[in-house]
Amino acid sequence: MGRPPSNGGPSFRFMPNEVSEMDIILQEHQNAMPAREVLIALAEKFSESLDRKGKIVVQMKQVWNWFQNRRYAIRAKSSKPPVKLDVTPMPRDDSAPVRILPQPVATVVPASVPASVPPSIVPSMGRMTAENSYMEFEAKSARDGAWYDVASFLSERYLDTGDPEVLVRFAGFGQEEDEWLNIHKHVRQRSLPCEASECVAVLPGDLILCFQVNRRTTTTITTTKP
DNA sequence: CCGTGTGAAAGCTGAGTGTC
DNA sequence: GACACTCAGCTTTCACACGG
Repeated sequence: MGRPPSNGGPSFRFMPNEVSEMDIILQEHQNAMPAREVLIALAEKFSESLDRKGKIVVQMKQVWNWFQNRRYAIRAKSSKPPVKLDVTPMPRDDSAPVRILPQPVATVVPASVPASVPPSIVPSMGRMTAENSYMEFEAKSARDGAWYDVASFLSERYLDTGDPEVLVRFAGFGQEEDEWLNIHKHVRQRSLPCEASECVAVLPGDLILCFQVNRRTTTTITTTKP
């Protein structure tokens, strides 16, 4: 929670969708401060949203503050490179016998991808599948066993065992952190968090990840595979 | 053993300020 | 106006104590 206004008013916080929208704008501006008109438009738009209309008026100054803080945070973060856990470096599989397929980077399409990975993998963050739905991926780093968002798939190769691998660029990391990863085991479609209001969209057969709050209030979501 | 309540510490994030 | 902090309050996390 941010610092509340000194006038004693209720504390203010941007909604997740507002944050993501401003994030996108910030990226479009190459991390530069958007024009004043853009800030005003955003403030007006946020003020007119269903969640805020009639309750909270978002000031242009507040939007401006957000951009200022975000830009500073990003810069501060990038000044000291992101540290992936590297306590016990796993042996990298670079030495594994492989045969590199001469595939152009822009059209990397692993021939035998698991069901978790859509048929078309292109080296950009957002990928449109055949159904024109927006796909994002995450990959499990061999170095620390953690899942990270995938920024792009740079290349593809096949081990002698026939297992397909892709060269992954992790989101927020640079070339030095790229890893060759087994598509079947270490790449999956990114899990998307759901709002409570989106529960009605869950259908029988959908794969979901849930947790049990406690013994009494058990989440009773059934997943029956078709 | 398990559930619950409490408090401290850390983290997050909006706002304020000084400098250029 | 942009930058580089700093401030301040809320949220989250964790440890611990207590009672059933």
